[in-house]
Amino acid sequence: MSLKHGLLGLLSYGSMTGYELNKTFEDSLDYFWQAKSSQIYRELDAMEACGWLTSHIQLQTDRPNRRVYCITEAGRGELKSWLEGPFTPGSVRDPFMMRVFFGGECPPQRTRELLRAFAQDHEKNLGTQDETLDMINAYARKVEDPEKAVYWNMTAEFHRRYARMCMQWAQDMEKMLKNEEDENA
Amino acid sequence: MSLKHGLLGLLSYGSMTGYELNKTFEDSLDYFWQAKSSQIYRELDAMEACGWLTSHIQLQTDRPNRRVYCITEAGRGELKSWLEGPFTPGSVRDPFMMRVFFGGECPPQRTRELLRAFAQDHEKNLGTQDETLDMINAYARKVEDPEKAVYWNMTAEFHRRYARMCMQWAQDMEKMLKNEEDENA
DNA sequence: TGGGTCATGTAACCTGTTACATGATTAG
DNA sequence: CTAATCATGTAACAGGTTACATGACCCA
Repeated sequence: MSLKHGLLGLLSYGSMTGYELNKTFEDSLDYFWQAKSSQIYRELDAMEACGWLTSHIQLQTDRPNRRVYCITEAGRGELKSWLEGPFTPGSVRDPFMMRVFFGGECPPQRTRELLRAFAQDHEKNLGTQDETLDMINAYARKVEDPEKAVYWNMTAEFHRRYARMCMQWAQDMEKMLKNEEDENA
Repeated sequence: MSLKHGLLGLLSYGSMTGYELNKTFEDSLDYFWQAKSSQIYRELDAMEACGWLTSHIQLQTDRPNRRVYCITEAGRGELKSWLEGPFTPGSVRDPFMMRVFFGGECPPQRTRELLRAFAQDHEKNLGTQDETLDMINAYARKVEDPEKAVYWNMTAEFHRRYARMCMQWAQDMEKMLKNEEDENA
């Protein structure tokens, strides 16, 4: 149910359209939860049926009409009870690791290439760190309570450390594979 | 399609029943890909229909009959082309991070509790590291090519570093929140 | 005698992905 | 002129979760 709660969380900052929710999601939650707009619209429907949201159409002449979603008291209650619920452990789910696991089934060079691509991908992620911080500051100016940014920064810091760890691991594993190959040669 | 390829990979080590695949999965791939037995059986059906596997029933008297799955040449081909395909970046997907992100919506103490639970969970994961290595060695003795264990250890090393990083991050974030609270008091 | 392991699944449901459809405005 | 942005979705499919059903054997 995390997508629903993510949307509730964003709507707790202010009313938005599905389109805006999608964009805000991409700018923030996307780092640890991905959602397509098609699914967002479907979930919004379901949430409105639950009574967590209400929506009204805003007529526009120059642009398409907007359907603006607004969180209800029931929605805020649901968000709160989800936030205050017990900790449940998460897990990594990454097909890349599966490919490494079965590395013995293809030439070692191929795995080394894969590791390099993985390291580069995370290096790129590290490179966008400044933009992320700018984004957080920009959003912090928009909401009434700038203290929220503390928590946003915590997740950004996690993302940074994750990328660092991945890079380091991939580099170390590549070196190790290279040494193995050289010894066998 | 990762589950299918994970099963193909395990079957490339030797023929197995759905039950055995499920257990082997739990012992190995589960660290970065989770699967329920009900889904495994469904995927096996689909894979047999594709021609990647064949199966035959082994009659038993004292225990339930076993349906043993065996990878075909087409299955090996599919595994190989998946392994040699282009790198595709993965992503983190963890509802816990979403709860941290929305930490501003509940008392800071609650987030600190959550962080502590997260740290403890990963500390526990680190504690099972020795068992994991024993498991890898046990499996390495079973398969014909002990070189495969190199790759299994690489994924285990990733898991170890991930757990370390998570623990450290959670501890640092908790301290930071505590300092903030003390300053405001 | 009660719980764990062996062994196979089905059915219903929920969640996520891909592809498609429409159409105006605006900035480069 | 063309690509991006604004704005809303539907339909079909793929993948994952939860609950249920059955039944024997073995160990404490």
